[in-house]
Amino acid sequence: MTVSVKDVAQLAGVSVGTVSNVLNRPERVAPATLQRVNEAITKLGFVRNAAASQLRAGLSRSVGLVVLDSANPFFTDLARGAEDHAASMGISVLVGNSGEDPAREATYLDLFEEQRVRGVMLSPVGDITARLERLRGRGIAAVLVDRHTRNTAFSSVSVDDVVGGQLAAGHLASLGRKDIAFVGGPMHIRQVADRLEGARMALAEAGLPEPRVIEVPSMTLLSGREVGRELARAPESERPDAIFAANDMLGLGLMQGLLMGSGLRIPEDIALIGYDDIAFAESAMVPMSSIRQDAADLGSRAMELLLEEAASGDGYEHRQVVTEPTLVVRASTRPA
Amino acid sequence: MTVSVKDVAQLAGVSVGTVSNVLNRPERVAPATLQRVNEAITKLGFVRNAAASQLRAGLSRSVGLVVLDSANPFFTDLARGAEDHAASMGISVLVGNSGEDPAREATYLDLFEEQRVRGVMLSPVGDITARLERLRGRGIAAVLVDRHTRNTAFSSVSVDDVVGGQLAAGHLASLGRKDIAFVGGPMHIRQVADRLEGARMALAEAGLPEPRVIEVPSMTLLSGREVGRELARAPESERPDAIFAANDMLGLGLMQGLLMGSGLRIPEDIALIGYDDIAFAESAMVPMSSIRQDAADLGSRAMELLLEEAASGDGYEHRQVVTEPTLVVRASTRPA
DNA sequence: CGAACGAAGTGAATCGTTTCAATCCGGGTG
DNA sequence: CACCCGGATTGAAACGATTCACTTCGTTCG
Repeated sequence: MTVSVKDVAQLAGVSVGTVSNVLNRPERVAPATLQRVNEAITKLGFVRNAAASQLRAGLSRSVGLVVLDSANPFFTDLARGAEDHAASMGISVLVGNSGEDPAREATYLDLFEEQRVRGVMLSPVGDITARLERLRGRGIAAVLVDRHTRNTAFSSVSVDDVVGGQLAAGHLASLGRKDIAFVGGPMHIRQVADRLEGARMALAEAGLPEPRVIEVPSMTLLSGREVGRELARAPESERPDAIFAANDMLGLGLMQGLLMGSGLRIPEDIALIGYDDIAFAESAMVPMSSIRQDAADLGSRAMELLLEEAASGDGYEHRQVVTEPTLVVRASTRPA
Repeated sequence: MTVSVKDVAQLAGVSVGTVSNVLNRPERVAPATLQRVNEAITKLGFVRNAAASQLRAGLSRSVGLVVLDSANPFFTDLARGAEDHAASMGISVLVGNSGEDPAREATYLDLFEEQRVRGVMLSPVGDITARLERLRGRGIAAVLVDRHTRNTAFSSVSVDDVVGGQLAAGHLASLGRKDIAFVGGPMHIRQVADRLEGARMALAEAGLPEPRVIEVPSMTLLSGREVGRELARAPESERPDAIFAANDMLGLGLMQGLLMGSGLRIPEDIALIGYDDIAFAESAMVPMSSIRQDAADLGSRAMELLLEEAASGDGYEHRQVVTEPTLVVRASTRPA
């Protein structure tokens, strides 16, 4: 029923060892033989059995990836970057979605362990240091994503949110705006706090006063719209002349609230910049400036670290890569 | 280095066959033995080697899924539905993203074939009937997604766009609107044509005239905004009193164009309904009604068909499942 | 001319699990 | 007391590719 190397060998009149060589190290096979074997392969429709191959080889040609939320474009881009890099090395990626649920995360790690993947890449939900140590004991490398770890026991990649905050606030300052508001929250989220800290640093450097901070319970369109409406109603003297929204959803909501039914103009009356650079930022009523985190690049670099660690032996020196986000200027902060 | 069933057997003082039974049919093992083996397993940290297991079993415990665009929420939801259903059967899903590229699609199918997956589920890019026939010859089932096939050689699941069009237009008619416009395009896209056809049917049934059709080159925010602006500028007598947008992006653009700088109100002056029910529809300036395709359900049912076909033998009778979308009413079509 | 060499190819052993025919054993039956 | 039954367990074969020590054979070189 199924076609194996043995059948191919028989038809081509060579040994199974030679067929294996054709499959894995064709350069060591004489051209004539190579052709004969390849013909037999296509004629029989032979397809290598990955299970048998992996069993003997001891390791698979795949790595695992667990993301927090597969509906979030950030993670789909990240996965794409990781897959592309892996594919270029002939490695395939098994993607699992934890949905922020530690149980599902654990299930996927179990699966990956059974598969004897080369390594796992994940944005952890709970504290899984112990679990990862165990994997490492099995020779499975692990790289953390998007969570800054002071823990140097693991390699990690993340984006520097302080720099992102500096870029955003610095840009507003460079437009000559003096009264800058930061909208975001809740403050205990590290990313939000870091972005605010970056903003503070940039303003201090520009000799401007502290930003006013408008804290919101969640960073959604709705929260933003509410804050936007309030600001639009406030007398001009009390309105900031620029706003830094801690993410794009919030920023888009702010834009709606500011523009709806008021005569305000963006950026003439108020400049506005968001964070994340989601697809909708570009197609907003006024195309919105933002801070872009190159998720695909992040994924690609994480995969690079992972494969590097997997390829090297025990004494691998773990690395923490922190990438810098970039400023994307659009109409919402472009001087007329 | 690695722990195998043999080690477990030794520590527990049983044979390897018994360990295998503990792993796969625990009910056939005496309770005392069961416990002893399980203790040995945890003590040694044994994890089954999937490659060896699959090799012997002949088939893997996974299925493949190739989606057209992993950035599209429709497909991430679809994948989630498929994964959930598969997980409940102890099957894992390998997800590949073709990005509408036939070459990448082929690469993933190769990979799945090597993995000896139980089946593949895919929204095909090119014509891959031949390829799928070959897979079937290998005992790998295939189910098509989201492309209506008259081809009864394969099972498929899809959403009935004609019904969706009827729902949308029928809803507008039920509000008492008389002059209804359909905005969408290009018309050669089957989904668009079907939605329009459904709309025509619903209006005819309600005794209303044909919808006016405004064709757009692409269904983007921008196209919508442009059309919306034109409509807002037109004299009231020439404006439709309701619009059916062939997808939500277009609908959101229309909303922006209609509201910006005009005194128009939605739904009082113009009712508006979209299609797809993307997340942004709910948080638009005026929450927008839409037609929801339950992608997760679609994925789940496709997986059901797939596993069913994979489990049954050759003479499987293929089924074409067409699901019906549902109407989601929000403020943009809600009578004040 | 014979030894040494290297390229090409061979084939048995191996990876870890599952399967299945065979064995074991305690207890019920005639 | 011999026999049988069936649940529990055993252990060797099998899955298919890869590896590696070994053979073959045509060349080259002293």
